[in-house]
Amino acid sequence: MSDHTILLKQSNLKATFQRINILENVEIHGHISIDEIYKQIIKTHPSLSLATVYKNIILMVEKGLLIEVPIAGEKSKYELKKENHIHLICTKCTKVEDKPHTKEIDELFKDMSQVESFELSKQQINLYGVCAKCR
Amino acid sequence: MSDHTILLKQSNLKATFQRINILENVEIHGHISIDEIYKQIIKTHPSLSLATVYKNIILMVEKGLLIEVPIAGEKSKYELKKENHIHLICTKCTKVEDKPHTKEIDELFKDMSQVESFELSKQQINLYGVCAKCR
DNA sequence: ATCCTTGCAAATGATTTGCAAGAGT
DNA sequence: ACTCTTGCAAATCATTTGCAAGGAT
Repeated sequence: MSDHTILLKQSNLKATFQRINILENVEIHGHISIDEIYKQIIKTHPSLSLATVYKNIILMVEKGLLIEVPIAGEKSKYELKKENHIHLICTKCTKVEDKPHTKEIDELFKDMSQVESFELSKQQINLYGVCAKCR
Repeated sequence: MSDHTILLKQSNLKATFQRINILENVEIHGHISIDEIYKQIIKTHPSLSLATVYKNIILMVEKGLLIEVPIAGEKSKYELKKENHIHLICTKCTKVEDKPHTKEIDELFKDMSQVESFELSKQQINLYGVCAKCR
């Protein structure tokens, strides 16, 4: 039983090939938009419906399997839930790269939230610029 | 001549009342979505068209007067261009509050970009949670 | 066998466009 | 006067919904 199948079962979602394919694509690409996922999957499963992708992304975000990464000037991308990290977003090729989130940054944000009596639940750090390849 | 009029002229945009109203609303609210801007302005200028708001937001973002703040699970909001800062986003009431961006954070991100040969142009830090009022 | 999930097509909602009339400089 | 901007309506694009048929457990 694959990792993705287990993830789905743990969230009370049946392990359909549509769902497994969505998770696989997110894993492979790291960060991917809904219509990119659709375009990828129909290569091998042409009967897939775009509506199915939408419905499942919404479900998986609700269940916490996926995280929405909203990006200025683009459509949101989705990633697997994972440790806090920083997004380097290239404004030329639109690729997103992850960088580890240092302990200091984590502490800073937690302290800042504490001071504001803000009940912190999620951190999203986006750095926009031009990546090494595109320069 | 108002601040907003000057800002517009500096960007080679004619100072129409529609544009001045958009900038005023963004300033007053701090962070506001396109349809909220529209709803605000038609209270006093019912003839305003939503398409005009869209066209102008796009123009003002291109000119750098406004910054798009994309938010997970919501429509983007817009803010006036200003110093780097952190967004505390309340997932209950959807209000966005600004916190100053410390020198350390700035340095950390600049250093990280340097290491990656990433040409950093914009930083966006969103902390999601529940604000003091909503708790 | 049961209940959940899918694909389709239609409905809704958001954003963009073209163009004649109107406003800013 | 000249050019840019507006409002409108239509067009396009994105997302959601309802429902009968199919698939997972």
